Amino acid sequence: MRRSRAFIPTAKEAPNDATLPSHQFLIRAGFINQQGAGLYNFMPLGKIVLEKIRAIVKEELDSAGCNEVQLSFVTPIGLWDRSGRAETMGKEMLRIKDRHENDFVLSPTNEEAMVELVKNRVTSYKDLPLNLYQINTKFRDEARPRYGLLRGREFLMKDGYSFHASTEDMVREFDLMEVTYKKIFTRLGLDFRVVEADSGAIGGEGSKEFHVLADSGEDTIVVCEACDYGANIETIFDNEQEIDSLNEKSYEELQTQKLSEKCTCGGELSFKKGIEVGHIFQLGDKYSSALEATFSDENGKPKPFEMATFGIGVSRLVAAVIEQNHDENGCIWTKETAPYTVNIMVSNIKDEEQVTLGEELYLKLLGENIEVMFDDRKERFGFKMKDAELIGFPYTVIIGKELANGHVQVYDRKTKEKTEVKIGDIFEKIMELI
RNA sequence: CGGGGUGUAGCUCAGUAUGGUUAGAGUACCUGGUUUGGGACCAGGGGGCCGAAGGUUCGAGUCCUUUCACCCCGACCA
Repeated sequence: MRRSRAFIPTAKEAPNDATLPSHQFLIRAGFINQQGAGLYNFMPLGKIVLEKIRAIVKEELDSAGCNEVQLSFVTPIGLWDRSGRAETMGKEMLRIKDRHENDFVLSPTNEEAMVELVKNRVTSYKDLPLNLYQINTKFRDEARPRYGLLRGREFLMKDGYSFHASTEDMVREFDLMEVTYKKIFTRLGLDFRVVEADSGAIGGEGSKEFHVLADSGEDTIVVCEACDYGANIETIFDNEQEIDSLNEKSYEELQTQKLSEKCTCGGELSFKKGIEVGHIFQLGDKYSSALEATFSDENGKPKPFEMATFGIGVSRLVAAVIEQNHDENGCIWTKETAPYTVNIMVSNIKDEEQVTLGEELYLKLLGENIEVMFDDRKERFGFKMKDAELIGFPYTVIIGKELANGHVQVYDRKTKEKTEVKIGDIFEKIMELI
């Protein structure tokens, strides 16, 4: 993409209602803009990142044997009446009427719809297990949306549901999804922890949350410094006052506090703040029983499906990556999430030699299918550098005054280091870096 | 849902206590010139129903009423 043709409205100042780094930078760098409370538009850069994360989630799930589907976003209220959630979910479900005055709901989650989809279509134990998922818009009319993409009302979420003939098989799938989720978050370049969680109101036995470690996280978790053990504080303290007081503490305050107990592995336990980006549940037959979704077992007897459910906050991940990877100048995208891997910057657009080399390199990288931005705007060096740092391209090739000595520079966004590279070696250097 | 706050140019904000020429600044944008390695400089220019509706008044951004939107703290919540 040529920068001169791109729609990337960057700004020096963030709107005053953005408080967190991810929120401020994503708006300032032109990734998203706010449409209303908890509602966001994705502009070209934001859309690219969102699609990249979505693609990684899909790839890993598909290779773990899951089936992607897409359920309707608008669902009839009757579906929710049958499970009782029309009542229990209350105002969080946004209700609408069609022209015939019939009631509908903008789906906040899809247990009911997925059970209905499978019911009477999967009728034998021989067809099990089955794991279905979708990556689709959700709407939850939160009492207080906040922090940009971290807690929106409308958001993109991957929700998966598995169906099994036995609890053992459901637990096997649950464990497989834990492994798969770890692969996904590792590929995204995130520092995360899997923590044991309370299953809460949704019911069922096992429940694990995946937290991206970030100072601004809303959740407080306990992690082992030696092994990969982690737990939500709700599972290790029973005293509610203690839990509340821990949740109120800031990241700095928590750092000074140590746990007296040690991990089973012998390592020190400490507190961290986390952003929940994934959650897996062992559901059991709660929904299949309620909706009378059964299969025939080996003896020909009807049994409700054993189920598990798996969620990933896809749009929340866009913000979580930045919450964990940024500095005072802007975004620092990880390798797999960067909207463009390489940014070619021509320092002085009036210098024909610089422009020619820039064009040449740009076309060559395009030919190699490298995601490359070519900053061909008529702006000064400082302006374009600040812009590149704000957006957060992992690498910027600076074609500028060093050209006289036969060099260009490669600027590494993360380390902030500039490396001199001979013109003849630049292509190989880029291929080596990415 | 309880408490607090804010709506004036694309963005950040003055102006509102005490009503009074044609509503301001910075930034962004357009034109011309100078500049060209860290968000440049000079000159000129465009951009506003002062969130909306109603009221008081000779006169309302400013006072009154209603309403809408957004933000923050809390409760709630994946």
